[in-house]
This record gives sequence, C-alpha cells and structure tokens, in this order.
Amino acid sequence: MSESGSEVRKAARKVSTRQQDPEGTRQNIIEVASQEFALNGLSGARIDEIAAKTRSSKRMIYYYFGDKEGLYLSALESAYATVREGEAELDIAGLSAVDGLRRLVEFTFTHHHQHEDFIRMVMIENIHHGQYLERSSVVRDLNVTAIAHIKDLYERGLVEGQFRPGLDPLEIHWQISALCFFNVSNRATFSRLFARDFGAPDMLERLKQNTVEMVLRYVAKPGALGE
Amino acid sequence: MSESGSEVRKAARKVSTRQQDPEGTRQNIIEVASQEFALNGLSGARIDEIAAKTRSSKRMIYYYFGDKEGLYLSALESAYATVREGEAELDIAGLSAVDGLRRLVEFTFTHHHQHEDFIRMVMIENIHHGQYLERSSVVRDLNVTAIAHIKDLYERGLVEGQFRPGLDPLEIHWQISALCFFNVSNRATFSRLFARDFGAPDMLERLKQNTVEMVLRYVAKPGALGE
DNA sequence: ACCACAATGTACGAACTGGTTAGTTTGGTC
DNA sequence: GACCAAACTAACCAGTTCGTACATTGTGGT
Repeated sequence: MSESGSEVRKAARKVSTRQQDPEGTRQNIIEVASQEFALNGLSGARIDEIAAKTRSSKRMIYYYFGDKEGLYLSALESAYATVREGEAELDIAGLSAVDGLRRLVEFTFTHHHQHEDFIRMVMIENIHHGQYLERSSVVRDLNVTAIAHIKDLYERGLVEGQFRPGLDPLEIHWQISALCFFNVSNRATFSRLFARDFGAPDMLERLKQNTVEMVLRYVAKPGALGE
Repeated sequence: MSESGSEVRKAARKVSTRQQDPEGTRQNIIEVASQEFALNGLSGARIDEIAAKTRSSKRMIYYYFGDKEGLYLSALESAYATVREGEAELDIAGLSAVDGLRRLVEFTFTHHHQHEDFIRMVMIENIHHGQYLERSSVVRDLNVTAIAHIKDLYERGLVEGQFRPGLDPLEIHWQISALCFFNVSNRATFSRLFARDFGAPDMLERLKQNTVEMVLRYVAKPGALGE
C-alpha cells in the first residue's frame, strides 16, 4: 500500500506541479535541439536559443549533454531512431516481388518526404563528413533493416523469375535512397533554378511514380513488367 | 614609347611587388572564401579565418563584398560559374542518342565527383532553403544548358526509335542529378552506416555504370538496348 | 527524521566574431 | 610634380556565444 500510494502521489505530482522530471526534461531538450539543429546546422544553432525554447534552462543542457557537440550527437541519434521506428510500418508480406518493391519505393519516397528534419540532419552530418555519426555507437545497426527488406525482395524476385540476376541489394538501396533523398534535400535549389515547384503535390506524385518506374525497370528482367 | 614603357614597368612591378591588384585580390578572396564556406558552411566559416588565408586582409573583404552574406553569395555564384564552364566540355555530337545519353550520364557522374566543393556549396545552400540563390541574378540561366542537351538527345532518341515517348527532359535531368549528386553528398554517412567505402575507385566505377544503366533502362524502349 | 545526491535556477565571464573607424599608400592624369 | 580616386592596412569595438561557478530545491533510502 505504501508503495503504490507513493507512486500515485509521485505521478500526480509529476503531472500537476511538473517538478523533477529528468526524462521529460531530457526529451524536451532533444526535441527542441533537433528542430534548431535541423534548421540552422551545428554551428548555426544557438545554445541560448535552444535553451529559451525549452521548458527548462541552459544549465540543464550542459547537465545532461555536456556540451554543444554532445547535444548535437544526441539529436542526430534521436533523428535516426525516430525514422527507424517509422520504417517498421512498411508491410510487404504477401506481395509479389514486383509489387513489394513497388510498395517499398513508394513508402521510402513518402517517408523521406514526411521527415524533412531527418533529411536535413543527415545533410548537415554529411557536411561534417559524418564525423559525429562515426563517434556514435547507437546508429550502427540501423539501416540493416532496410537492406534486409530489399535483399529479401530481390531474392524472391529471382525465384519468381521476374528480376534479373547479378545485382547487389545494397546498391539497389543506394539508388532508391538517392532518388528519394534528393527529392527532399535539393528541392530548394532545383525549384529555384528551373522556376518550377518541385514540392507541389502533383509534381511529387509524378516524381514518385518516375522513381518507382526507374527502380523497377532497373531490377526487372526485360518483359517482366508486362510492357 | 612612353606608353609601352610604362606598361612594362607596371607589369614588372605587379609581379615583383604585388601591390594594387584589385581583380587579383578579389579573385583570391573568392577562392579562399569558397573553400572555407564549402568546408564549414555559412555560419561555420569565419571571416577572420578567411582573411588570414587570403593574400590581403579582412578590411578588403568588406571593401569588396560588403558583408559575410555578400561574400557567401559571391562564392556561391562563383561555384556555379566554374561548374558551368566545365560542363561545356561535354561533347556528344555525332553520337547516337543512346551513346550520347550514356556519355552524358558518365560525364555528369564524373564531373560531380570532381567538384566536391561545388556539391557542398549546393548542399549548404539547400540548408538555407535556397534563399541566397534566389537573390542572385547571375545563376538563373545556368542549368538551361544541361536541359537543352538532354532535350536534344531525347528528341533524337525518339526519332531514332530507341526511346519511349511521354517523358519530360527536365525530369530525366532530375533523376540523373539525383543519382550523381547523392554519390558525393551522402557518401560520408552512407559509407559509415554500411561500413563500406563508397569512394573507392572500383566502387565508384560500379556506381557509375549502375547509374548509366538505370537511366538508359528508364528512357529506352523495351528491347532497344539489345538485351 | 535525516542525509546524500540528483535535479534545477541565477548570474556571470572570457573568448570570439562580424563589422567599423581612421588613416596610409599607390598609380594614373593634367 | 601636384592632385585625387582607388586600393589597401592596422587597430579597435560592441554584441554575441559557449560554458561555468555558485546556490537551492526535491527525493528516495534508511
């Protein structure tokens, strides 16, 4: 009784007075920091600005994350983690290899489009030559899932006789990533350069279908797509 | 005699004492600034650092470019200009549409690879949502050349009966750009994530051939590639 | 009831950084 | 050779920015 009673009291206090909530504070800081870093880059983001938008204070940032780079690294890891969770939603069981790959590409395209902050974090991290990612121990096993999906599909496609042999699943993943990533990462300059809105819904739909088609034509045996 | 004499004296002095060389100073600043911005981003680059690496001084930066953003914009324009010049080297006259497109893709892939600083500037500009590019009046007419090449090739391919109808040259350009750009822009994180060196010469060659094949399979009529 | 320690608030400072002020040198022209 | 605009130098300044020292409060265990 005393135990459950104190827990109830604790929970109630947590909600009402909102004091002493380490995990919440930590989470809140990461959320704010992620947005700021994604928007302004590592050097562009301001600790004071992040602190101000937080429910807590600058002191807490240094308490939990040590310094600016520590905070950036946590934000980066958080971005990858969030996207990984999202990727679990892809369902290609029960589909043919061709249909499965189609859905995978469509999913990736849309998923990237919906997670612009993640894309921006990856861009920023690439500007820094991936040096923080390298320091991270968390992120390593992450994209293995994506590759596993493609490898599975590709092998099924070979068995079903619709895919051509000799391709590398990792390289297919590379191509899909390139097309889907670029659509978000370079939209600004591309739109400006060609005076066309590459973010308009109908344009996005076209680009998505182009991407699907491009990947399928690359992987499929001649004639397997019913042309 | 007096005129040519003074010119000789002028040139000699220019070389020996290196004083009063506005265009040279300007150019030198841009070169240094481009490197620094490409390496560290707009907010990451330091005016003092740039000035120190220059043959002249910080004061000169403000004298010629007004402020940091002015310098960045000039560096950005310079990057686009340099790459445009390079693109003029592409020669596809006299080739069939298929061979021409193949060469175009190979050229673009290699060209992007050789101009990493340009790629990084474009990445950085995209982080800034292309706001500086928009302000620029110089860059506008630039990529028209690339599109013109592709449009020409595509139409020839239609006439030759090897390309399928209904495609948009701009969208083909988009796809080629995506694949070639990504290879440089995301190499760091991709290599780290999959513990493979995507910058190794043999890997690059594979990726280049994959890219060529992907584009050709997308554009060509079924059977036109002699499978 | 009390204590050790985790969590948090406040105020401050040293170094950095973009930008400027004030003045000097250079080279062409009449 | 006097003059002047353009090119250039050196020292400086004010606002910013990361990070910290110090003080205080809440909490769980005994």
